[in-house]
Amino acid sequence: MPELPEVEIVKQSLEKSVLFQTIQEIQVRNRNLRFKVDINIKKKFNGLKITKIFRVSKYLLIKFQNNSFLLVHFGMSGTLHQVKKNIEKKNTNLSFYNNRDLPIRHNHIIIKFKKFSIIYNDPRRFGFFIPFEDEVNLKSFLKKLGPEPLTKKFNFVYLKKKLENKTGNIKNTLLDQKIVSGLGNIYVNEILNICKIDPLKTAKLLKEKDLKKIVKFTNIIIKKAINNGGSTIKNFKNILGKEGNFQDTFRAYNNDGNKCKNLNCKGVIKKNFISNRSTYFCTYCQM
DNA sequence: CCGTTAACCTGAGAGC
DNA sequence: TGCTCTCAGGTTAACG
Repeated sequence: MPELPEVEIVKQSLEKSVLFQTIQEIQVRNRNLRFKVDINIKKKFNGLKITKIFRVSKYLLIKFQNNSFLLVHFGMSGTLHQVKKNIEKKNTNLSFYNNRDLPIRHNHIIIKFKKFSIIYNDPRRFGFFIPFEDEVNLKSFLKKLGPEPLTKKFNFVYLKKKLENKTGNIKNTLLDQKIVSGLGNIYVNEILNICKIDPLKTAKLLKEKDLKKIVKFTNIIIKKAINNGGSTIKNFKNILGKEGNFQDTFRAYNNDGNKCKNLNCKGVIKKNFISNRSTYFCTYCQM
């Protein structure tokens, strides 16, 4: 599911409800996520107050009063839901698709607070929870990530240096979290379309003006996506069930057959596959 | 070192 | 109605 903007929206909504709250209990109903959930997760965080909620690229991080951390990744279909106390066993009416009842069997982790609970639901189980004893261990886990959009480190000079030997195509390169962290398939498609760059173009062959455009429009699109509550394709929602709106302004993703939205471009958006990921591009201005 | 591919999962929708 | 097939906001081990 979520790329940087969606995780940011979850972070913002979670912060409003659980910052400075104390965890009463964590229930793990199914440990078999992308990585097996640490069986001690309950002991580690019981009775601890949350002192900070933040995000690093696509990771959500919860910090506790003893300076330990809980890292959450949502994979493709993970969501958090705030529910009233003691209704964890009922369907939460926030489903994977549409608004049918969400199958209770995908409620894998339940974090209980005094007045409500937060449920982690993930039908495909590509997400994961990892506890960290301290900041050193957490930073070690995150150190492989490249800079995020909207930070000073993500700039033209950095990108030029990073791409100068990249023989792969620009689309896969931008999806590589070691180069830039936080982008996923939707936003890379959107960025390359507005920059008028062929997704299959070899990364190191891009002109300087193209790299400058990538930096500029990556920041613009990510900022706009956050301001629009993220993108809801199938099941993304914040913890209160609110969907995003950015999908309404997609220019490439899911737009095959539609006219290219670039100014004065007469082209049409086509769909193909690059490394098994759907890729949307204009056959006129992106070639 | 590099880039590509397959694998991990479930569910919705299309086609027959 | 029901079966089979494809595809989905991600990551990464294994391979050439």
